[in-house]
Amino acid sequence: MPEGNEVHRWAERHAEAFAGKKMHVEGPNGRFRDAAMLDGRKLERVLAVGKHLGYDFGKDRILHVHLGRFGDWTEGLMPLPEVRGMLRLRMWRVGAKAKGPAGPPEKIRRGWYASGDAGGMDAATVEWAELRGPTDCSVYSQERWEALLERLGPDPLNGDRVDAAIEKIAKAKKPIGFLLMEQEVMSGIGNIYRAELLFRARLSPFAPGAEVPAATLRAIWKEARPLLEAGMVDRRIVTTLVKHRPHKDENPALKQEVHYVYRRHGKPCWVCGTTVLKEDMAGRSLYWCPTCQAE
DNA sequence: GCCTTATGCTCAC
DNA sequence: TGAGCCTAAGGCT
Repeated sequence: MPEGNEVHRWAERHAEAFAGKKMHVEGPNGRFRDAAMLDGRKLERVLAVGKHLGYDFGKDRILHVHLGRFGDWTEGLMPLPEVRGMLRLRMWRVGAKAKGPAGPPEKIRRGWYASGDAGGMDAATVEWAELRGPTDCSVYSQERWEALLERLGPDPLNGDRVDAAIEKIAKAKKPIGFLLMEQEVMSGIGNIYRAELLFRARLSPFAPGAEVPAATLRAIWKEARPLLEAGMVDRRIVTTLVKHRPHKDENPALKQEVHYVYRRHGKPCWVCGTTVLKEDMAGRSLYWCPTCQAE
């Protein structure tokens, strides 16, 4: 489900919980056959770039995880819960002991934490993590991991420079709404951030890359990092300014006001009142305001 | 229960 | 460009 912000958040949490520790690694449904290569080894560090995670278990043993649209982690304290559904991988600290009875597995929500509601668990105390639904979960060699880095464009969350992305966009005839989703151009941006960054820049998604001024791209880049980080905090992506939320005083948590255009087709733009539109672009739903983002 | 939908990506044609 | 893959939740009936 995630865009880059979620991926980086998992990397930070799992580094805090597991880096420097010996880990048990298991593929309980037989769908991660390389688990034995990692089991009992020390997890050196957790890497994140774009939407990719790398759990470095020592040279040439980097567990590559790509969550895709459906993948997600769950975390908790020992004991391990029963295996539920098509669990792909689980790992836990070697030597971690159960401190109480097993919690009811039915209460463990995917993508969340087994103990404490609403993500209240301190990452440093986490003892196990479960992975389900990933697009990829396989062991990479160092060389393969580096080839991945080579392929990916700059990542706003890694403090990269935007220049390489600007160069590629300047040469492209394809629309900017397409290019922002290309991981080779910029890594970590997904469908929500594509829509919201373009809206905030008042830029038409249909503008060919070559026609977008470099200054506009730099402005988008500058906004991307804080916006991605804001979505990292509480597992909700919030991209609207408070002054643009008409019902903020009645109900500040109103879910529908967290985005300007994403999934708001058929509804009035918060800024100008024009009906937000939706259209397929490169197989994904694109949302935009035809007035604020006129061509 | 069934259908749709979802923050992604790869491969074959 | 379209099919395929991965999983679960929510809105229907």
